[in-house]
Amino acid sequence: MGRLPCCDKAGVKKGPWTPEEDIILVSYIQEHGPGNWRSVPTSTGLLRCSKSCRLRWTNYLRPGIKRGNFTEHEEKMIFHLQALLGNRWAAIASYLPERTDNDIKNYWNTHLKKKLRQQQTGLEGFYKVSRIPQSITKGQWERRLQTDIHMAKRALCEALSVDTPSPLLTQQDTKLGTVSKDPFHHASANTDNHLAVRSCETSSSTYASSAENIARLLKGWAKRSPVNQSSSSSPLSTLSAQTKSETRTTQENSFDNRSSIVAATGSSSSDAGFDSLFSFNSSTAHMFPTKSDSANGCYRLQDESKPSLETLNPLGVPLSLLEKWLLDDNCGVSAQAIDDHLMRDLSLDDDGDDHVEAASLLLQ
DNA sequence: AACTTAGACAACCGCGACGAT
DNA sequence: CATCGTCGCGGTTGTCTAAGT
Repeated sequence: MGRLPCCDKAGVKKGPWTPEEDIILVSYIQEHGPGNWRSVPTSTGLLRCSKSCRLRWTNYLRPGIKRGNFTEHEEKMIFHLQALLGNRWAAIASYLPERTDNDIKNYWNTHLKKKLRQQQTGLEGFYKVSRIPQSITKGQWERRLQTDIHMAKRALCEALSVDTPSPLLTQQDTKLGTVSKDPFHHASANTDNHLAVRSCETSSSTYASSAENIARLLKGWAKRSPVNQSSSSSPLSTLSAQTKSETRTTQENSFDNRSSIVAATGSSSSDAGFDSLFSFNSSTAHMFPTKSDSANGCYRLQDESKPSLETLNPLGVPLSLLEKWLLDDNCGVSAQAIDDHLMRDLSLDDDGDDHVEAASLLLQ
């Protein structure tokens, strides 16, 4: 007997999300926090399954998401982390807090994989030598792995040094450095508020619905927004307000694009409710109730989908340490400690040789 | 101008992990 | 310990847009 679908197939909407749906979802999550996705469709009236809601939030609407072209720094991080971790996109994304695993996965599949393949075609001779034979014993494999890790690490340091740019990154840097042909990406490169931009820029597309609809929804939302009341009933809103002055700079970068949607919809930018709707930022975004805390109204500074940067990542190495290791030209950062973590992690990985193989690519 | 193709990205699907009971 | 429900992840597909013919 198969598992029951997460939602009824009939009556569930699929395909691109509309701005109205986005707004409904965002306002609901602002009020209740992310989680308990099962109840989201029923509570909001959205004709979407819970998975779709969660995906939309984590990949698109969640505050702090950086969109637009990947920087060279990010590209290098992805290259090297993929070499070390394999296709564990969520793990890789934990090192790039502003990018979603979906984004990274897509970027890898459309850009970086191509680059890697180009490099591989020129490295067949190298592979004939470096490929680990099937008959190799486990002890030999582990020693080989350890050696490869050391070599890869050295290669990473060399590749990441400012003076010696990674050969993997040089060939198409020009292309990647150019602005996307998609006009959406021009605008979204400096904004976290995809919704607002998209609403404005795709006015002629089927994605964006009428400005009147959005304005109506926004006004309706603003009226029932708890922020409009003298004291907010939403702990999140309270926290958001408390941190507002401290995080104004970030907010300006992240959510002042709401003016775009306001301009498009004709809604007043002074709406407190509207302001609250977009009062998320990279700092307040972390303030959501956990499953256990929400009942008590307690919120902690921990993003629901992104672990704290200083908590242990999938390699078991603090991000700051690993990033320093990855990016420090001097390669002098606790190499042995990281080695231990890496060995522990990679030795448990079935396809570790593939990762090391990819990492070995960096040697050239 | 119409059609085709390729690239980019959003969204879906299936499966496994994990916690609750 | 077994079962069930929910969530998260990774692979894949679908859709949209721009470029090319």
